Amino acid sequence: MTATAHETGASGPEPQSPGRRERKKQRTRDALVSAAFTLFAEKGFDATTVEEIADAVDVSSRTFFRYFASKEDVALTFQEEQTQAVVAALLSRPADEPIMTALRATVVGIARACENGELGFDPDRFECVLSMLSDSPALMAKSLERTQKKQNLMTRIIAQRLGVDPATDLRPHVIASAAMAGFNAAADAMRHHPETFVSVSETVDQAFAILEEGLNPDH
Amino acid sequence: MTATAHETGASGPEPQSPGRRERKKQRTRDALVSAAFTLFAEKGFDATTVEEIADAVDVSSRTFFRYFASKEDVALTFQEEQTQAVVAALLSRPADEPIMTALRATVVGIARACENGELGFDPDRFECVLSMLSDSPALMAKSLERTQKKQNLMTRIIAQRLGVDPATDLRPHVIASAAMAGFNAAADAMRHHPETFVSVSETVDQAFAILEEGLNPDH
DNA sequence: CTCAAATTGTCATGAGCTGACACTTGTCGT
DNA sequence: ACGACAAGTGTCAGCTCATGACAATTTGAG
Repeated sequence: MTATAHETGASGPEPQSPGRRERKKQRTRDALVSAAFTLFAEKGFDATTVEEIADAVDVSSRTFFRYFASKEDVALTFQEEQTQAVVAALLSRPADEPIMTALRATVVGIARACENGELGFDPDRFECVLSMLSDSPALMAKSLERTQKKQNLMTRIIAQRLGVDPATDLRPHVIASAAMAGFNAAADAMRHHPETFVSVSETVDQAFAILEEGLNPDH
Repeated sequence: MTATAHETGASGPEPQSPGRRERKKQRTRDALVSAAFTLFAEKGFDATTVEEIADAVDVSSRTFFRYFASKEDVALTFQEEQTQAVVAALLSRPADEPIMTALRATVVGIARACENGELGFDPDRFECVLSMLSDSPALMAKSLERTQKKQNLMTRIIAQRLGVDPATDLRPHVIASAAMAGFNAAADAMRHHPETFVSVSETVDQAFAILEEGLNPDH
């Protein structure tokens, strides 16, 4: 237990080679994601089986499940990264900024980045996911579940920023929920009316504007 | 197609006998729900298999799936009825009332009714569902999926009430989303901090207050 | 009573997912 | 180098959920 030089996890501050093993693992993982999206685009999410994905990469389906907890997982990998990006962006906002302003800027900023493919997000895959969400309840369910977890994280961050305790103060819960609502409303509108609402970032920005101004009972 | 005397659903306004067949079906359904909740309370949601539920009522598991599309379904039956109640309550609000006021009154009213067991909601089962939601991701996922559908319905109703077209106006989407957010924030707070937030109706009411007043960027 | 429709049981099948165990391959200390 | 140990993988066996097909049963109607 002197050096523990391998560090299975991601922490490994090793500046040196991540090792051949790690690289191989990463390649397998990438190959699985890639093969999965090729098949998804071809035959749809439901019609694609885990075995097909695994076969395409020439690994056993058992191995697939060592990389991803479920078939849905492989389709939603980007959400994890996206969450990371949102958290990082939110934490980097000036501390004296009103919370809703910070949230709005953060979410709109990430949306814009996604649109431009500025982060590691392939717009094609993104679109593929959106269409799959529409006709695969199972995928939608998993996605919503992750969104929920994301919201819990946001609640904690917001509470810290406001300097209140989420155990006794309802505000961080409501604000996190509202922020999600802004995003969801936009996603919802775009899913059902793709002609009217075209730009993610713009739609989200509009949604936040309504949230901030239009919710007190003056119609 | 003259009389359609059987009416599989629940509507059956037939003053006469709905028929022994219908009654039997209803009894089987009720028995399944009842047995399911007994087992859920005993062993938890995940550890309970469909076969056990079916065996407890002495039907085949195949039959179970003719009544419920999934194991999750049987645990979430009440959501359907709850949605009906919310819709009915919302539609009965005065048309000139501000939309947020109407939503707030509706949701708080339903919550209060649930607490008092005024509708057909068994508080014990309700609590059972809440605890199961906390430790069964699959159930949570299905629940969230249903919530999403509920929100789509709310969007349409709100749009109609506001006299706008949801295809071109973002407001009904945002307002429906926000209303859900109010409810979710409350549920979230109660799940994580059951000591502080005790009453559903009160917590929801607080959440709406924050939504209405506290969202414009004045901290 | 008899027939037709609805309901259910039985059987078979497929997909998702997991545990156990053995085998291969990468990694590290000496 | 070499050998020990850990990590990754394949194989197999099995469980649970879910669905289609068909036969047997029950119910309702004439």
